[in-house]
Amino acid sequence: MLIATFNVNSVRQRLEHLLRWLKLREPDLVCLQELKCLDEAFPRAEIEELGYQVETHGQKTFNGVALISKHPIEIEHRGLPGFEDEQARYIEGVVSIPAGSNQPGSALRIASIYFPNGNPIPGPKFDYKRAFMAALTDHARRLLTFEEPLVLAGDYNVIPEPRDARYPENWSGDALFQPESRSDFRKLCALGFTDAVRATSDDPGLYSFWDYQAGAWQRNNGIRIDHLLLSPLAADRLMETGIDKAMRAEDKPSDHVPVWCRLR
DNA sequence: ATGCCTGCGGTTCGCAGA
Repeated sequence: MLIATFNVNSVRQRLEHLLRWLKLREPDLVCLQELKCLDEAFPRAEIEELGYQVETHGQKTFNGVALISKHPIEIEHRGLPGFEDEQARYIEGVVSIPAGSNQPGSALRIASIYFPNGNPIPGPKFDYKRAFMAALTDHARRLLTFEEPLVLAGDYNVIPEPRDARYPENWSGDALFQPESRSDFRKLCALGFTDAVRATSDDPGLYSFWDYQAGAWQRNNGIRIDHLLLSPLAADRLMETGIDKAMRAEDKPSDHVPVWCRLR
């Protein structure tokens, strides 16, 4: 069961990259962010042709999230419950995993989340970032009571630790690396979530985003801000993780690359 | 010190991103 998160930075601009990657990686479940289009403009047919069910929560110009699944998925929320928001940043569903040769059928809950950037600081955008994270944490606390495999995946717009940036000092004044942002992320994790990538590697240099500007990719000036948080029952099944950084070297890439985990 | 780049809307520049 391969589960990935990928901020595409416009699904229409990135459709060919996405289709190529889906064929290569063959993920079971993909969380997309920054669709930058309405639901009716989403390139649904091309993805369905590869055998995926497509569920979107789009918005004109900005934001937008989607879940695409090889297995039947039922959407439970479009928009973060308990958080009035005009911006499309949250979609949650339950995936039915068919019975395998040596295990029974099961269910997995998944959310694709695009957290606010929060710059500049201080200001209303940073307040909004923190309010979103607080509401997400409240919702996650409720979800954990269901005691089911749960994956909260997406672009968190948080650099958890200095080792998650090539040049952490460059981010000292940025909303992505503020003590409050990092503390909010730790509090979410402390509910009982496992950061899948960090559960499988202590390596520095694990990045998921490189800015388009100033040759950030060429200089490996990256940060790790796309995360897969696993509930205890999901973490119990964690086998391996990966970051498909080769996608950043393609022509006209997203500034993010896919991050994935494999659950047994 | 600032902008560098990219996408979008809607016109050729402003906003947002991170």
